[in-house]
Amino acid sequence: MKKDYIFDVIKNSPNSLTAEEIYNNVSQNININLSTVYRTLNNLVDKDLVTKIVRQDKISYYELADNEHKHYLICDKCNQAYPTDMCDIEKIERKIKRETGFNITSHTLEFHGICPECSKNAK
Amino acid sequence: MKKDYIFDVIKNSPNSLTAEEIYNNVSQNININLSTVYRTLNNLVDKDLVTKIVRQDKISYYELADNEHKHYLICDKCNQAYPTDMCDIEKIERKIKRETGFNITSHTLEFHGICPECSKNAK
DNA sequence: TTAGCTGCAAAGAGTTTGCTGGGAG
DNA sequence: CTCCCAGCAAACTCTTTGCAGCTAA
Repeated sequence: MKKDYIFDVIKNSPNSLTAEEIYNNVSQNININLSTVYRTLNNLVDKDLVTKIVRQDKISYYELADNEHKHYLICDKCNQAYPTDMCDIEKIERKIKRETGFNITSHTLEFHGICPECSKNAK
Repeated sequence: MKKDYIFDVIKNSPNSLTAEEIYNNVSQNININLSTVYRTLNNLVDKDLVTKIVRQDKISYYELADNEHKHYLICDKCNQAYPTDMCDIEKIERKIKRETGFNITSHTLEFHGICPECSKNAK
């Protein structure tokens, strides 16, 4: 089943990937159509096996839905995304829940800036 | 100039608005084209008068670029966005800067869940 | 056989762009 | 007279959908 190929690519990637990146990657091994990739991806997201995140560039990024909560530092120059696990937002979530009654189920956090590499090159 | 109408709508809105909402709003007073709205919006963003945020629904939301840093609680049922100012992320930013050298210039944070209203109705 | 996968092409949504005419200074 | 602004239609990108054929249990 082609789903396995797609899931494998996601599983083996340290970063979140776009549908196109996944498509390119899977295409190296088998014939596949972009629609199939999207359809499968939505399927995996529905089953909570994969998480989809829409970034400021309006593109969907997919990553393994493990419980390790990650966020990304995105360089506005080279567009590389560096994962970080420094996320104390659970605290903020609890506070919001307590003070507003809003029942939070998820959050997305995205940092933008310039990575060390790029700021070095700029000099 | 039509730019003023658009800027006024944004200025007078407590929430962030989509291009379409702005278009509808401005249309009540003058004739205007959607492209003009988009063009003007991009213009205002370039001049740092307006901030553009892409949410998980892949739609761009525009708001006044004041320094009051706001984030939104977005209800997955009614899709209403409630602003919150409980954002201690500056702390996290400093920590990241210190530990990784990544020079953060901005961030976006989006909470998803069910608002009190909707959880009440669900019962 | 039945149900679920696929490919292909077309549609869709939000946004941008090229070209042109029009208005302000 | 210039130049920027605005309207219109077409283009663009990413993603979804309808349909038909295929595959596997």
